[in-house]
Amino acid sequence: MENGDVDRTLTLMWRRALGVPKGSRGPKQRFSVDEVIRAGIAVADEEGLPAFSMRKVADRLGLKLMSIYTYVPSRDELIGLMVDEVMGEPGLPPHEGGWRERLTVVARQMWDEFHRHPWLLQVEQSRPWIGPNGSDRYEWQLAAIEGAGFTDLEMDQTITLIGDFTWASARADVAAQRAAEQSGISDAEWWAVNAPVLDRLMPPGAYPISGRVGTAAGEEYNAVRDSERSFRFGLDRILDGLALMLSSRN
Amino acid sequence: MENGDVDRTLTLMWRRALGVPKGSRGPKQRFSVDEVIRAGIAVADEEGLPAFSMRKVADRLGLKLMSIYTYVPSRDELIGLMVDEVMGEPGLPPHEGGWRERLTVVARQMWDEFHRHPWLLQVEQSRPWIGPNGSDRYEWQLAAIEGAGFTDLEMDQTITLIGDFTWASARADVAAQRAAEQSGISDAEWWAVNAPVLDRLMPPGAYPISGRVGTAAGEEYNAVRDSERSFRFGLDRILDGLALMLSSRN
DNA sequence: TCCTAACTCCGTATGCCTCACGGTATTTGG
DNA sequence: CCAAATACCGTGAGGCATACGGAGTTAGGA
Repeated sequence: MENGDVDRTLTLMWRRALGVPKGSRGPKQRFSVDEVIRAGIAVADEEGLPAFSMRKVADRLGLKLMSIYTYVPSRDELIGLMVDEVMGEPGLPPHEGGWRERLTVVARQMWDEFHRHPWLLQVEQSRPWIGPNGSDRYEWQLAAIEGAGFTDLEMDQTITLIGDFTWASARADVAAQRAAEQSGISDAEWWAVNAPVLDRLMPPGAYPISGRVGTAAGEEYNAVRDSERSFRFGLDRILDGLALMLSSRN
Repeated sequence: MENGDVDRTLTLMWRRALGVPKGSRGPKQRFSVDEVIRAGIAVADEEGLPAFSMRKVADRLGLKLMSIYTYVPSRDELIGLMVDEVMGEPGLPPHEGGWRERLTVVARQMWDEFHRHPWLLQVEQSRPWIGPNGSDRYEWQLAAIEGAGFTDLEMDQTITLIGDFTWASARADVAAQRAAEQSGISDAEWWAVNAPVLDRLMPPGAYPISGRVGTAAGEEYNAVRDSERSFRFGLDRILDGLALMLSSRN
């Protein structure tokens, strides 16, 4: 990753703020960078990130494979641009109510986004690109708890906490959904295949608590896992914990 | 994924509980499944999961590529076996102290494990394999909070919460480390390259809170991010929230 | 007016990857 | 002692990112 590459990709990220791309010599491009990014998002939405390939993006636009590289330096950079693009989709509604309510909105926005674009959970950025939509969102997230009594450091830690937790919950939920869809096997069918094998393999009586808890969860959820409910449970505990910290301070 | 495949892989998972593999006719295998799994773990430890390939596992053992497939049905199954294998490494120390202390141990065990084997964070299992070490650990994790006053359902939700949060925190930490190592660029150098470009691109004054909070965090951490500290902050909030739930019940 | 630099698009090639298939050598149960 | 079962491996199909160079196109400057 060279210095010039950083420059090139960041310039691409912030292209809206930069206006016209200055007159250049050769033929005009048939598409815009935005169209390439949107095509990429469409491919990733439909097939997930492992199946996301430059060829499929090209096919979708009617270009040949290598032409994509005149729009975007590499696969990783395109994915970075896609990430910042979808972060701009939901908009940033004005904050209302108390910090608790606001943090719930912050978390819910991420939760929804991960479900709208599940491939976001598969992105591995070694060093995150700093794009306009991501920056705007971080500012908005911090504004949600501005003045609530957190120190500056705690504000960052709190947003990190909410974000990390939401990430992990959504990941579990999406993984479960994906498993059911793409294998064409429901949770119940999966257990029907696995249970007899496990009955044979597991030492009897080795898992008393797991058995009891698993049964309780299964009955309550009507499924192996109810991620939506686990998400609310966790979020409520976290908000309680934050409230306790703030109240112990006065 | 056929029925027989499930059987075959689960039989591999629980091979220790199954004893001798019954006499068979052809030539003996030069290695054991355990050796293949350990070779796989070594490759993944050294190079990460994206660079993990069947060829490298074979090379490490002095086998040719296709021979690996006589030990293990596919790449995905091998990774599943590797995951269960590393879950057996740390052992399950007897529980001591109160539930709070115990949950801290549970979280810390996962945190350490993710740092010992960072590729665990890159594993994508559509449907998790149920292996002996994973099952033992889940039982042990539940035992940590048995009798603390949680309902059965809450016990599952609590372990899920701790696990999800730890996963996400470790992921952020490991990603940051990896970025620094593999690019050979420190956080400071990265900012030195990015800052001037961003200064040029970002609308001035657009990010007042981010700027203030970022500066505070940077000074306090002496880095862009101190994940270890964010982890402790989040864990403390979560434990506080759980305590509040339990105490409000009496 | 017209030349040429710069640019787009793309064909080809390299070097990875997983895994199906079939061949050959080896071992052991009958 | 033979035949079935198995290990190991060569080959090849089909996928991937991307480096490189060539052909055609456009606009700025002489």
